[in-house]
Amino acid sequence: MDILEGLTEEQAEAVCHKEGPLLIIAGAGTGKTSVITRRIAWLIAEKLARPEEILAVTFTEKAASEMEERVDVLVPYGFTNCAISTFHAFGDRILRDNALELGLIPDFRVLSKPEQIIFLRENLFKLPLQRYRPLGNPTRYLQALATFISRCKDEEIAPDEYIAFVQALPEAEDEKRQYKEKQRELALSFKVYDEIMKEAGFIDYGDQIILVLKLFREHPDLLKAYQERFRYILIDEFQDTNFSQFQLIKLLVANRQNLTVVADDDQSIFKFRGASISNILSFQNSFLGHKKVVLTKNFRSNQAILDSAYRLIQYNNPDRLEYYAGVNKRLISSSQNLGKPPTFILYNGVHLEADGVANLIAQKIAEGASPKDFAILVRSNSAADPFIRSLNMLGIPSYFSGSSGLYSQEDVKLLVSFLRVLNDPDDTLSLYYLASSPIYQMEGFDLARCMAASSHKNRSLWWVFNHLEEDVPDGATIETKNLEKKASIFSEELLEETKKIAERIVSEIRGYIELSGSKPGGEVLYKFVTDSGYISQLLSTESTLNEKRIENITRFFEIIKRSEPLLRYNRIPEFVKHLDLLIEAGDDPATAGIDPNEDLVHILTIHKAKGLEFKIVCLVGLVEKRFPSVNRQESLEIPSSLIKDTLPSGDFHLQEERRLFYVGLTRAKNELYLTAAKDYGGKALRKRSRFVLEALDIPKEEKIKKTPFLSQLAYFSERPQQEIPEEKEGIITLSYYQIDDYFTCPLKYRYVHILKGLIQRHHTVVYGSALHSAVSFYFMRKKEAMPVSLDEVIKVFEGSWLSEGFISREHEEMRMASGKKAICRFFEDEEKKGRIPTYIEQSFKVMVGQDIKLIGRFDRVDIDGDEVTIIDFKSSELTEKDKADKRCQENLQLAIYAFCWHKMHGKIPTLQLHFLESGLVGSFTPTPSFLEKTEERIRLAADGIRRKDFSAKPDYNSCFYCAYRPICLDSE
DNA sequence: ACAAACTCTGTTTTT
DNA sequence: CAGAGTTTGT
Repeated sequence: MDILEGLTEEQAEAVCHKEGPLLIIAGAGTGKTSVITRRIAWLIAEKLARPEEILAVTFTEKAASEMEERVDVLVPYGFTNCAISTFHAFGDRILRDNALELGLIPDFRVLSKPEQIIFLRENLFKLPLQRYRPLGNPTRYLQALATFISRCKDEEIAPDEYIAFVQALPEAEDEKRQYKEKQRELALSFKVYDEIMKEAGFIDYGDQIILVLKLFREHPDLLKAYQERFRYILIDEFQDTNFSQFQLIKLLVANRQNLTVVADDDQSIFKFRGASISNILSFQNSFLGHKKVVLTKNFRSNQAILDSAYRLIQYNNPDRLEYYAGVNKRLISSSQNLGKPPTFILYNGVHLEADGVANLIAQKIAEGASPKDFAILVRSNSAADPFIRSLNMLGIPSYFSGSSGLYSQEDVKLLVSFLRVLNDPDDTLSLYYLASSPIYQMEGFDLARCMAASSHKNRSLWWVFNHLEEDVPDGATIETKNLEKKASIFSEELLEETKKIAERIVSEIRGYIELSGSKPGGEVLYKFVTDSGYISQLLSTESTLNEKRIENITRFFEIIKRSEPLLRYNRIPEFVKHLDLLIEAGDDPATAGIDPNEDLVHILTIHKAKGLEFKIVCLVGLVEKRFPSVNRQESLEIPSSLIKDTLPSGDFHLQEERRLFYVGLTRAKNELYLTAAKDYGGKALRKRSRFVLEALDIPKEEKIKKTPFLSQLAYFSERPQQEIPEEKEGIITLSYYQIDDYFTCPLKYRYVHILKGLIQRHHTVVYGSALHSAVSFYFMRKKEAMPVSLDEVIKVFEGSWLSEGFISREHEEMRMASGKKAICRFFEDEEKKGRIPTYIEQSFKVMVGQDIKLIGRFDRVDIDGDEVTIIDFKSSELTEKDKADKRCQENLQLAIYAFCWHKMHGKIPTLQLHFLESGLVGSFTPTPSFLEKTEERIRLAADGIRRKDFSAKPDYNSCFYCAYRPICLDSE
């Protein structure tokens, strides 16, 4: 029988298993897909089941369609109608067929994760949140919340179950009480989320599984029908199933127990999305008397590679199936010779590593290999960059499969710019992009002059395009006169061509705006790309590159199409807003993929490489802290007592990293190179990964000593020292804010100065300054010994309130209310204390050396005999006392104030931060050396500003909170 | 030898 | 900002 042709004994045994549960333990490269597909074909051929009675589930659509293709060639008519699908697609099918039973509308919409986050954001104030919706940054936990909900669904924890868990928590004090409060908040919000999702006709990915479970549990008759229908069920990559998915399968196979699962516990690398290794364990217990087949003949790698991999993975004992189920999983290569053992190469720096790998590949290509034989595997997407560059330098074609980047493709950026311009023609950046694009091709020099004119005139580029020639009719200002003499805007006449293009842009944009009033965004955009000849131009020259560009454009149109049903009015402004939210929620779809036959070096993450194989594999960046990476906890964790899985023992993170390394090693067929570098640009030198030592059986060596020489060298080679311009004479005047901005990022300092007023005020600023004025009003009155009432203080607070930057009306109202509460508390406290401040809002000027003038204002100073206390008021939310002290110590502003006070009066003051929300006070008394350090920092900032050194200092955190992030080219 | 203080760094991905 | 890891100080 040709179904069994070429199979090993074990494989054939697995394929020809008849009734009852079957566990196939299939190591890497042992032909598991082949086994599963042939088993399907065999079941059909043997007439044990009709095709439609077989259900095969996988995780990804890609795996499902591959499996289907492979089954198709094995069955008589060249296609089957067995159900081969992903878990989610299977669940979705059942839900649509039985929507009414569950009280769902039949055409419910499945929200993707970014859409889910947008939904949460829109309904943020309907959720009973508190701690997880800090008013200073209400959306802070959205992402975490979405992950949390999805994880609950992976573990089949229902909202009511969660609530019951919370209620059973003991009433306690302090920390434990807070814990209970937090858990209550999460549990209730989870419930409300489910309710409003249902109301809106939405479900999420988790629902596609757990709602089916619910359906089956509540309607045994329905379950029975499905049990009857699917006589044989097969699961691929069983180690990747989560708890809920396995529950679903268990329900379906209950009677006949004709379940086949294919698993390799050593390749379980998706714990973070809920994959539960304990499912394999639980399989043994739920299906007693199951048959077990272990596939160990490896058709991919040479024995030397397999031995290394095996040596490595055994460090995960005893938490391995081989260990506790007593099977032998040692892989034996089908090829006879041992082959080339893996090679480890250590370089001095990242660039040397990347060049080294690229050279190696170049050399092998020169010897006859082709690019597609190679793969460079990385632990994280961000590690790929130097390798892409190095290959590029040598002219070796390569492809990096990061699963993202659609929005940063030139073509997509152009379309987005177009939409933005229609939404707001005064959006200068977008209009600039559009004008310089291949569609309008405005000449670069002229366009630069138009931009300059726009910034000189403080008008948008749109305005400039509209006023290149014509007179401004009314209001004959000086500006208008200048316009009449064109030469005063443009020192030299613009090209005729430029004027024509500007005219064309203006009239076309006007036309499209007109159109967009009555047509959905997608249609307008479609008209734009077709009418402008953009698409036809791409089509006219045939190249794979152009094809990819068109595919990217198509993908963008798909996003539009997908979004349309979620929009109320489906017009451009709404879509642009939705798009911004999507991007903010982390939506970053993949760009057009590649045809696997293309002759390119593949660069990809190990996660992505799972299931693939390459002749020559380079595993790069193998140093501690990168691989294994450092563990990061989920920000909202599900209490372990709610999790029904058995949790593994041992250092689970390390084990998972090791499995990942194992997957990486076993991708190689003939040759395997492991590389690392000592210097990755950070301050410290790196140790090579412990996994390298484990895999290659190298004993742990002595500590790598720090050789500062090496890192200095790298520093100079990468960042050539800037020429320092001559220092300017004269005195520089600085305020605390300037120094602070300069320290967070010199470029930010510059933006603040150039673009003042352009950025919308952040709501925390509105809040902070309103509170501030109320507080200083109160103290002013006190100082003047005038009576003051709570009402008056609150009036001041309301009076200085601005409605700017809030997420929603509810948000603003809640913030206002919390502010009033803070003021009441403040008022009561101060009335009780009755202290009269010595100074309020006292400004000062201090010279630092000969050339720096520091200016500022103390919020409040109390002088009591010899004791001086400088106080600053903060509106940030803070609940712990020690944190308050720490904040106070780290606060640059107060440090500068202390320095200034010392300069002026020769005394060192005590510093205090008063947190108005909680009433907490943090305090700190600086030491003389602390003040010296502060002086140094002031000088440093002043020097930089003087030198006009505004080089960006991109940083994970400061960029995240920076208001200029959307426009900053250097942002992280 | 141990604790406190300081320094460094920043993930993976599917439905 | 948080957590781990490293260095410094007692």
